[in-house]
Formats: sequence, structure tokens, C-alpha cells
Amino acid sequence: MTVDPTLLDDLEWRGLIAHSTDREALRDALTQGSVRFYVGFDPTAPSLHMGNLVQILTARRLQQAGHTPFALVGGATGMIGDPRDSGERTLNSLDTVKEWVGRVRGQIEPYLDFEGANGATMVNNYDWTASLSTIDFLRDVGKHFPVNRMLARDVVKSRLEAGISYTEFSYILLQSMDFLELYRQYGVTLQFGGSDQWGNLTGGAELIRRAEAGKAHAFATPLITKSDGTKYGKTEGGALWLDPEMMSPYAFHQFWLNVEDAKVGELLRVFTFFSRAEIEELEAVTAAEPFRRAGQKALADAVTTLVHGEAETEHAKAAAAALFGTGDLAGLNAATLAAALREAGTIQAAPGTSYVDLLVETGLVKSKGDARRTIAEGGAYLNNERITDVDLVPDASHLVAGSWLVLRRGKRNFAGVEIG
RNA sequence: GGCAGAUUGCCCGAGCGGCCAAUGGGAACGGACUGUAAAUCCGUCGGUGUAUGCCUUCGAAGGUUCGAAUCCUUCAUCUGCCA
Repeated sequence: MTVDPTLLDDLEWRGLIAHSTDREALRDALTQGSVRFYVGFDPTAPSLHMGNLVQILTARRLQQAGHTPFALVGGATGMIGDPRDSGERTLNSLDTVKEWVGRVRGQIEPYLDFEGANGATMVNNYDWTASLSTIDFLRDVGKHFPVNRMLARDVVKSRLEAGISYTEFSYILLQSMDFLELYRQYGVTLQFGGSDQWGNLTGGAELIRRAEAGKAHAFATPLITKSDGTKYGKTEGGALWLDPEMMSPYAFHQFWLNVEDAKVGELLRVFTFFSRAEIEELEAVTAAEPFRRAGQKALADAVTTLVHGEAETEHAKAAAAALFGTGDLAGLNAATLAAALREAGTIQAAPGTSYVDLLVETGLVKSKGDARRTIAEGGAYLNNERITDVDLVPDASHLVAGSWLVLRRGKRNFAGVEIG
């Protein structure tokens, strides 16, 4: 298997390597032959999100460069929970974790190639953890972990005041053991993950060194944040889910389209497979003519296509064009408008339902009080016209494209209502 | 096992018997400006069609009181000290 010797340079250029073990040793390993590597995903929710996508796409980059992926779903680690600053997690039931394992697995598979010389392998750490005895675990794994070093980790330090259970404190042993297990079973010598995983990554590499006198590598991808340093995905619906049931392809596409100028280049490098030349061109165009948002459009189209496919991307684009285009909804043909609204989200309602109730029913606002407040603030629209009358009851004269009402809250939150 | 302290709205954090739906900050949301950006400024930020109203909220359940987030009891969780 020949490998692409420029891989590491490309990863570095894309900003995908926030930390790594000995960089030169890593470079040597990645240029000498196909490296078996792994990246893990814990089933902590019914769907993966934007943060996980960074790992998935990075795995794909490595595979395309000739390396061999092992994608791990954390059936075991998901039962325990990685410690986080916000406090102790609530344990999920075995049934819940099992269900999420299945979903997460299905979300990873489309991005990797399971055929060929460097075909990917799916593993579940539940397989080698479930039957492990406590005594064996403590003797074989625990012995290699100095508690003083574990206490010095940032996450643990931050939790010492508020409290941390032994369960979460031990998480690093499980993840480290995974690396050791994959090293023994498959010869896996590289693990990567998000930068918040750095301690777990090096923990595994060190365990391999201590237990097997083996040489293993690790690197961490950066945390993707907004330019003010806060996390992405905290707007409106919460996280940026990959599951189309949890976040529509339209909403997903809209998210990328609305990314701030200052972040377009970084996101293009991390989330797309455009070449360096293509990305630099897009950055130049965005800098010169920011109002055209060429970078955002390319980003939104590329990522949505990766995650949801070409057809969904076209639907999302068409919907956006219809809703944001000229603003003249009456000028659209019925099929176009109906299709656009279905992307944005629609409900059915009976004739004579008040505008306030419609806002609530579409979910654009969370209560009638919120709806009235929004109208008072001038943030409520019907068919792209601002509504000022709190008591408005839409009638037949408001219908567009036959039986539709187009509700909007704020600048860009649309919902369709089909009257009938 | 004993003693002490903590638990407030999305988050942080005041309040310590009535003036508390509960100060303040952040987040979020709406408006203005723009490009369906960023920054900035202004406004909103428990529910209820409009009532000096009513309902739900200050870890949970009871209780004291004309009246409790504020006092008492029990329970849960967390923290510290002592065994």
C-alpha cells in the first residue's frame, strides 16, 4: 500500500493538528507505510454532531492517503462517561447506550471505505471490556496509571472542587485500554481525537509503551469555536446534529451559509475536501467581496453534500432561494413555494386560526406571550410583510400558492402553514 | 458513622418572613446598521388577551405563619472537617 507523503503537511495546513506526540516520529510513521489508526465515538446522544464530523472527516483524509481506519464506537466507554467541566454525568441505561451505538455506527459508515487493502474496520469496545474482571483490570491496566498524574489533568483538577465520581475519574483507563487492545489485536499505532481528548490519547500511547514497550502515536484536532471563543451550535436548536431527523438538511445548510466571514477559511479547511488552491481562492474572493459570500456558499454546499447528499443540498438551496430571493412570495409558483416551505418546516392548520396561535404551533415562538412580544418588537412577518396587529386572523386573502401562509420570525426563521 | 455548609430561572450568581416572578452578569431572542456576516447601539428575556388578577417556579415532600425562595421537619445530592 503506497501512502501519500504529503498527508501530514496537508493536515497541518488545515489546522487539524492541535497537539501531537513526537511530530517527527509521527511524520516518519505516516510516510513509511499504511498506518493502522483509530478514532473513537462515544454514544452520548442519539446522533453525532459537528464536533464529531471533524474526526470523521479526518479519518477519511487519512484513509484517502492510504492509511487504515478502525472506527470505534464506545459501547463500554459510553456506559461510563468522559469527565467534563460542567459536572457529573447522568448514567444512561444499557438499552439506551445500545440503541445509540447502533445509530452512531450507521452515521460513521458512509464516510469510510470498507473495501480494499486499507478498508476500514468497525469495532466496539464493549466487546473486550464487558467480560473483563475487576481484578484483571486493576492488575493489567490500573497498575500503569499513577494517580498523582491523573489528578494533575485539567478536567480532573477542575472537578476536584465540585466533585468527581470514581467512575468518571477512571474513564481514561478504559480509553487507554482500548488503544492497547487495538494495538495488540490489530497493530493499531495511531489514535486521534478532539483536543479535549488529549489526555486520553496520550494515556493510551503511554500504556502501550509501559505494557508492551510499543511505540504509538497520537494527535488531537482543535476545538472548533466561533471567533469570540465560544462553542458553535449553541444557537436556536442547540447542537449541530448530523441526523436529518434531528436537524433538517435545510437548517444544516443554513448554518454553514451564515458562518461569519472571519471563520470561513478555517471551516473550509477543516470540513471540506477542497484543495489548498481552491480554498485560498475562495478566501481571496471572500475577502475582496464579502457581500457575495462565496466562501460561505461553497462551504454550505460542500458540507451539506458530504453529510446529506447532493439531492438534499439542492433542495436546501432551492428553498433558500425561494424564501430569501426576491422577497416576493406571490411571484413564486405553487410547487416551488410548497417545496421550499417543506424544507423549512410546515404545519397544517384550520381556517380562522389566529396569527399568534400559528406562530406558537409552528414552533417559531415558544408561547403566546412570546408571540405577542415578537409582534410588538417588530420581528413577526406574514408572507414577508411585518405584522403589527396582535389580533390578526389570516383569511383567504393572505393565502399564497393556493393554501399556504408563510410565517417568519426575525430575519431568517421561516415556517409554512397549510390551511385546510 | 458524627459535625458543619451548600442546592435559586438556559448558565453563573444575589436574595435570607411581606415591597420577590425573584437584583446583576453572560447566553439567547427581536430591532437598527449590513451581506440571511462580524462588531456596535437599542429593546426583550416564567405562563395566561390583559386582569391593582390568576397559575407555575427558588433540590423533593410535609409543616409553622394572615403571608415563605427566605423559619421548622424528613428525604436526596454535593462540599468540607472529624472518626
